[in-house]
Amino acid sequence: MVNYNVRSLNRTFAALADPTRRAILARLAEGEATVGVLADPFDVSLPAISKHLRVLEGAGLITRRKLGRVRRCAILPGPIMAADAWINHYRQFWERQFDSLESYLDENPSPKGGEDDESADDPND
Amino acid sequence: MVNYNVRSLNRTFAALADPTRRAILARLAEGEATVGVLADPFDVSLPAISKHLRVLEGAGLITRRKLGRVRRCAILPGPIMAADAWINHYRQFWERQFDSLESYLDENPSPKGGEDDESADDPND
DNA sequence: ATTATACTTAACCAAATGGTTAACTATAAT
DNA sequence: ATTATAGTTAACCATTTGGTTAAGTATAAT
Repeated sequence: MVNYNVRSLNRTFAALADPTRRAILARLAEGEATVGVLADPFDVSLPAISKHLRVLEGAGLITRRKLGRVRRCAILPGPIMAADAWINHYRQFWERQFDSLESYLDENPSPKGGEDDESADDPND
Repeated sequence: MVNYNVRSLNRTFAALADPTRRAILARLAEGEATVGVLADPFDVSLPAISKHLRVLEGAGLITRRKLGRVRRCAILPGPIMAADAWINHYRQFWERQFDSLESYLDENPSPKGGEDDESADDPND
């Protein structure tokens, strides 16, 4: 599990847990934008957006700079890359798991049909 | 941004935002474990761990099955892989950014030293 | 100088979160 | 049958979160 900055990951994942904030990041991936532009698609007040931006900024996911009376926001790479690195550990874990299942199945070919475990990975919600 | 299940991502990122829960996942990546074993490293009450496990289970990150008087917990792939897929979008975005910066720098070799922008990516915290 | 624009800050609220202790349930051991 | 083990559920608490409206600040336009 190497080194990971715990508090930074806390803030990053917490910031990503809100769909409005994820949508703001998605918008910013298409280019810098002012607060007003970012707020426009959402049906919440400007102060609410301002708070979301503060959370994103607190996690280091974005920066805000004042230009005249406008605030221009831009997405930043650091925290998302750190979150990616953390998750990547588990993706590799699961890839190894799937690989060993596969090689097991290769070496132990199914004798008949109808094994047992019918827990069909319920994709609820 | 394709299709992503919003509510599932909400729950997954929220679950991953807590360091105790991330540590529990890390432990479970080393193999299944009972609630007691999972709780042992932490300095919080058993009910607190029970709640964390409920959150992880609610996000689909783990399962609990009762075996005798013991509950055996196991990590599950789905939600982490979904979170990885979401984040991967941004990793690719940043890779493209870095690539275009690199090719820009290749095509516009630095005329002298000392450009201007000295915003050395403050790695606070 | 006045007014409009683009926000932020303050004060408040309800709901969710992470923790606690105490009480309960189900299984295993004696 | 009694007691210990493994955990959950219930009730409570303080803090945080995501939202609101109202008021404030700084810049731009008239």
